[in-house]
Amino acid sequence: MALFIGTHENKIDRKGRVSLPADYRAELPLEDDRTIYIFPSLYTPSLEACDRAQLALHAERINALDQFSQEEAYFSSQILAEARKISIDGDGRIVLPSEFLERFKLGGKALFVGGGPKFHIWEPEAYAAYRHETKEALTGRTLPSLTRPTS
Amino acid sequence: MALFIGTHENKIDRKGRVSLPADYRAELPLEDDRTIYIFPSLYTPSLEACDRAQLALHAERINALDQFSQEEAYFSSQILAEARKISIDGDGRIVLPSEFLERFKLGGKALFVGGGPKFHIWEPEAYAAYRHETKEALTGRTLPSLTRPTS
DNA sequence: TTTCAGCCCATGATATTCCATGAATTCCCA
DNA sequence: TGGGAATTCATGGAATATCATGGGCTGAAA
Repeated sequence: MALFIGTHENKIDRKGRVSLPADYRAELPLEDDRTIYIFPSLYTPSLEACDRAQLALHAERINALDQFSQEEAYFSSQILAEARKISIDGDGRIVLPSEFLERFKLGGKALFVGGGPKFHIWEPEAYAAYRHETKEALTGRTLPSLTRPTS
Repeated sequence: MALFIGTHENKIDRKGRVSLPADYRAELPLEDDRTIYIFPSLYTPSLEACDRAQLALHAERINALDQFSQEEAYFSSQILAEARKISIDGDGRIVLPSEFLERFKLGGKALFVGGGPKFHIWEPEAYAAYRHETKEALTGRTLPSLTRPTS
């Protein structure tokens, strides 16, 4: 399984290209033939990205919900319908769809933020604020599920 | 599973390189291809390090939380986003990222402190103080035995 | 025509690899 | 068991490779 970690701030050039961090590229499965999938994150103002297997997992989970339910329709339209297949060029760069650039105010720089099997793409300042917020929320807390075996 | 024990104080050279103690290297699985993962400890002013399997376990547990929940996002941003993949060079050294050096006031020396499946990297004096503190706090207390889940 | 995606190449900065050295430890054999 | 030989280990500096980034060229789509 891919394991995206760490953060990388890369420049978006005037053609809209950004280098996908080398670490991340190295995590992508070879059989994906240099493609990733991107969709707007549901709970943060950022883009979420993952490989094909992970997106398939999302699709599976959505399908496991009651067919024709409100919930199923919601997740389907918010994730699957919004997702885009993005190809990686020979130099390891991707082009972010303009609709996403505008929506998340992405301009000069893009911040790649690792999150295990997925990663997020943030406008750098927006992430700085968010990071601070989460740090406050976590201070002094322990999370049982982090220390206790899950099985 | 890797079992890191004991302490080692090694020198950080001007390029930020430190020898990973030989016994720690010996504990690392071969298939990891000479890499470890480092992130700021949540509960002490030090760095935490582990092998890929251990980090993947963290990622898994974070992902076992409700998808897209606040909690999942918090831990993801404080652990996975802060983590760095560190490669071990042919001479058994790692390079500590400058952001970590500054954050933990690491300069001349780094103290490696074994902690079972993980180890910590401390500024030596900071650890001396911490060690004293924990000794006081633990006086008279006992360690409960592990309660194994009946599965 | 104009726009844009895909491809190639160039470049400087940074990170990684390679080689050398001395100290400490372990090994080995008389 | 003692002492020298061989090996491991941490450390330093130099050489090399990788990476992010910029630009140009070409053909296909609009």
